[in-house]
Amino acid sequence: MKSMASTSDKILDIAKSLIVAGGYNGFSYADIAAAIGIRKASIHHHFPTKAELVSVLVDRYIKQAEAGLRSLREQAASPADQLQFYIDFWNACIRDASQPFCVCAMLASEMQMLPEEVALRVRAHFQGLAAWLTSVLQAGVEQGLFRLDKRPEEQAQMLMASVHGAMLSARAFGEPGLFIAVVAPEIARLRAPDRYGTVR
Amino acid sequence: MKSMASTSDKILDIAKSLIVAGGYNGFSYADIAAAIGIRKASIHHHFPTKAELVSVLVDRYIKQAEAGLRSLREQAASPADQLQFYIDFWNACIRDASQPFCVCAMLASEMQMLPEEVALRVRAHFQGLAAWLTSVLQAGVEQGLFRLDKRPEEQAQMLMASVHGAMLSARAFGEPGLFIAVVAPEIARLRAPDRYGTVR
DNA sequence: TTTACTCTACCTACTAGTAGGAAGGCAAAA
DNA sequence: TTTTGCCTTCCTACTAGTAGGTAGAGTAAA
Repeated sequence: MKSMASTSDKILDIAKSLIVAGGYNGFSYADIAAAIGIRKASIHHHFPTKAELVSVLVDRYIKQAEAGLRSLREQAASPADQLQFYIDFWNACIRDASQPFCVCAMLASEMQMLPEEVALRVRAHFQGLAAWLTSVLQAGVEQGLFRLDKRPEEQAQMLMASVHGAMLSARAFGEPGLFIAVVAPEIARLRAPDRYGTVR
Repeated sequence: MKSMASTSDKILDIAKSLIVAGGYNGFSYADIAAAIGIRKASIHHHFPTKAELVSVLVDRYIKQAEAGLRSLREQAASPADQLQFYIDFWNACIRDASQPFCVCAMLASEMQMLPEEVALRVRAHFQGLAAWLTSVLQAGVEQGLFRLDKRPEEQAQMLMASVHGAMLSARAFGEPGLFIAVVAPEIARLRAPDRYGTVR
């Protein structure tokens, strides 16, 4: 009982890794077909058009991300730990090359020429991620864990930019370690010193 | 006496804007030909292959960037002003949509599937930019203008990631103002308070 | 007369997408 | 129980159009 994954899931999995590698125009139905050993036409049966395939793909990605972030929050970890788990997750993805870039970040760079239905979903993911980061920062401030220079929404945007920029640098330099080297100090800076002046 | 630009310059100009919009796989010789009113084959006369075209394009981009950054330094502006001019430049490019993204940042996201000759040049630009930022930060520290949490090289990497991430966010949200909203506080944070505790 | 440039015309390989059929599972009707 | 028909899935074979790239001829200036 090995691969229980349905064909359409396999298609989405391969498409995801191809998009992460080369973006929307960086893959074709033929690539996917070859990778999972079926014919092009079979893919069109599951996903009539490329725009629809990628739309479903992004929808799934958003759902997975939302579920992951929600479970992070529900595990009652402190806001500081939530942030740490978040960047540890990406650090692991980049280090083992399992997913060395965010699908939506990749697609966002091509925003201008994306089918509208895809562009809308990519933007939605950015909004969702910004909202999650904002709420985590806000909670951290209320618990006295963080001290922010700016309002939580702005600080969240700054943090998100750091994360995406760090992914890009890691890729551009071919140094996976750059991701954490850039992001970790950015997060450390948010931590408020406690009353004894020590660092948690 | 209007367009003195040579055909090959026109080709590179159009190709640049097409790459900024959609990346390496987001444009074709046909697109360029249509845009400047010549035939595809004429482009092949100037640039035999696509990889060569983009290589020359990136070489030119790097030269322009180097010249710009060098002149910034030679205008004897303070390190703080140099940084400010740098982000003001990008802010203007993004706001007037004349160049809403860095060519090399765009290509870096597709690093994994770029022709090697192009990938090498993109990486070189990242190294050059990191080196320039490092030297500016270093000079700022020596002049007592900046106070850094980390070593200049690391701080430069963090700053570069912020800039690229901010470009991506501005594009993803369709809000050009996001760029400066993210980058400005990041730079303000570097400034050291002077002996009177005021902000320069 | 060479050189630089652009053209028409063409090539092969690949693009997303379509048409129509074969194979098998499933369920209701005979 | 068998038959009928539907549904899903995948297939072969195809379309029109686009990709990067080539061959060779025309043209104009040095």
